[in-house]
Amino acid sequence: MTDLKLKDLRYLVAVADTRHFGRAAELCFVSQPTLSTQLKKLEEYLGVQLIERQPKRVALTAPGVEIVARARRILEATDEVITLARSHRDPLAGTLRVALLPTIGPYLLPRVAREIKKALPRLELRLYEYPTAAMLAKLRAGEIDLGILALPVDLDGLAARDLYDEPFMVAVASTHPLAKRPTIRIQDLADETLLLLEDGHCLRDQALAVCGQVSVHEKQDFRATSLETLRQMVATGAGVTLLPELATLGAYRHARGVVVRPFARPAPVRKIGGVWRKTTARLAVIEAVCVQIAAHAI
Amino acid sequence: MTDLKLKDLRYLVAVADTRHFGRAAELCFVSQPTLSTQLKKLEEYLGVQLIERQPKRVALTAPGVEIVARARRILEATDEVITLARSHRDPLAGTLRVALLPTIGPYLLPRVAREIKKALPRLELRLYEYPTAAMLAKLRAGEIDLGILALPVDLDGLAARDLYDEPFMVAVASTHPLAKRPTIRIQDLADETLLLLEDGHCLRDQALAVCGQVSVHEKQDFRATSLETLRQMVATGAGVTLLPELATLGAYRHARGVVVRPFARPAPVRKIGGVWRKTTARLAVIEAVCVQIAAHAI
DNA sequence: TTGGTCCAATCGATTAATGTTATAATTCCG
DNA sequence: CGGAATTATAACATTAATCGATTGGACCAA
Repeated sequence: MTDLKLKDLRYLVAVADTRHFGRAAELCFVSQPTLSTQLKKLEEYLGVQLIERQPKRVALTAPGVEIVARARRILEATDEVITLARSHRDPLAGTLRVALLPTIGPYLLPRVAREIKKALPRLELRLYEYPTAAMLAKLRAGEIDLGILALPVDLDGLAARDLYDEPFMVAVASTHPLAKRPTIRIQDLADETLLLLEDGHCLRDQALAVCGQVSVHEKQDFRATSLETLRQMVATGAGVTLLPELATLGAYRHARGVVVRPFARPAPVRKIGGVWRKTTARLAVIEAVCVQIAAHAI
Repeated sequence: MTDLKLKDLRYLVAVADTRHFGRAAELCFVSQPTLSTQLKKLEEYLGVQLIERQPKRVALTAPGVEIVARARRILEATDEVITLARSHRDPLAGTLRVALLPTIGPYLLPRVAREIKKALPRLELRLYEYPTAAMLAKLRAGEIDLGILALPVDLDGLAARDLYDEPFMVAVASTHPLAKRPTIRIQDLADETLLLLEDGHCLRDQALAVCGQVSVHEKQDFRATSLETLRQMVATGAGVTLLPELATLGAYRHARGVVVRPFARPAPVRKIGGVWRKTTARLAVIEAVCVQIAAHAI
């Protein structure tokens, strides 16, 4: 063998995945002898043993592990070349994998899905929901192409743009004294019991930050898993909470027993933005989707 | 053609570099027809025209430009697989490309070169000197493997470790009143004329930061290009300056007409560290070199 | 120990691809 | 219009990947 071949890297990765030459060969649509000889040539070319061949137990050597990791990255990059080429034939077609925060997805999508479909008819969206940390990990791993979340976050190999500012609203039980007020100031929340989402939801931290100056008490032994359970809890009179504005509009405007009030100006907001890999092959579609979201979210 | 081949990407990159099929073929050690037909197959496979073939003017198309950029990254990654494999045969052998700040290199190297040679006899160091910004760019571009500079810097795809803390020293003319003092406090520098390096040297910013609290005057219309010109200027009585400690030790201890004094404790320091690509194939050697530097710098 | 099973390595033949040289086609320039 | 320069095409040669069949080695159960 005179030099590296992508196909050989594929063979190697398949063996790493299956730990079995026969099944790896199947994955690659070649015969087992082909895969065996090619991998042997690869090892010979690199001058290192990559695979420990104990009968009944195929394992990677230490160099093998590192080289497989790089091989995966190389193969991903070549896939990206292909999608990039395809996207140049029709930049706004194909599949785009978009993840949204759980506190954004159900409320934003009804407002923008139709508009995106209209503006980008040949685009197929594949939608996911993850909290911030998982979303950034999946972005970096190349499992999704675009993340919609609250900025700022620790970019690192990622690029971002602002989409819209989302004001926070106060949700209180309709029997609560604050329900009579047309607008609410942050200091009105002093000594109220605050209901919050469980750890990992960035809305939790944002709400705590907004109320940071005044002495609110977080409801002990309660952490909601979604905005909807949070809303139910407010209705029972267990406390008050902050909701992002989009979660209080449209179909979510009227909830039995809950009253939603805006903050007095300047209302606290969170910055919602889009994040993608700097090296993405889909920059044109990503931009187009961001434009639609920014235009129709609020 | 059934799928992407690394060789084809090499052909494409060669054409991008030379803008000439014949010379590109030469670079790749193949005949011109081979390169032509393979590139045509590549375009067919990708479904996009990559190269505009006007007889006297070979140019890349827009998709071509983007795909060439990715192809370069892929080829670099494959080179790294090869060096990684090689480095597994003897992790501490081969060539390591190391860059140092101009305010570090000439002073650090005499202290550690011999030790590194002793600890890592099969390693060949290739040394460079760049200011911070250029060094980070060359690191990211894969042109060097390790950078020695002042932390913190904006890592992004890079990893770092501290090596040593380098105290700043005050250099004054031997006729200067401060020359009589055994140690100098920062506030002693009030109303002194400060000589500094030109823009782009991080030592310039560090010195300004150290003197930030007191009212020093930077010498107008003068920006030194190296520590040695700076030292000469101090000797002429034009002003005072800050030197990193290593630039005042060993062969640099005695300079005619200049007196070097330490700061009173706590002395201001700069943190010197090593920086490398997270994905480097040479982590073992890099660590070993860093250990030597950390052990023998101060 | 022995026969059976599983699995990777090896062998010889075949096919696919990459490569070469020679030559044609195109454009630019004087 | 002729010549130089440059890429494309054609016909053929060479190289390398792949396949099916088979071998050899380890493990296991009787």
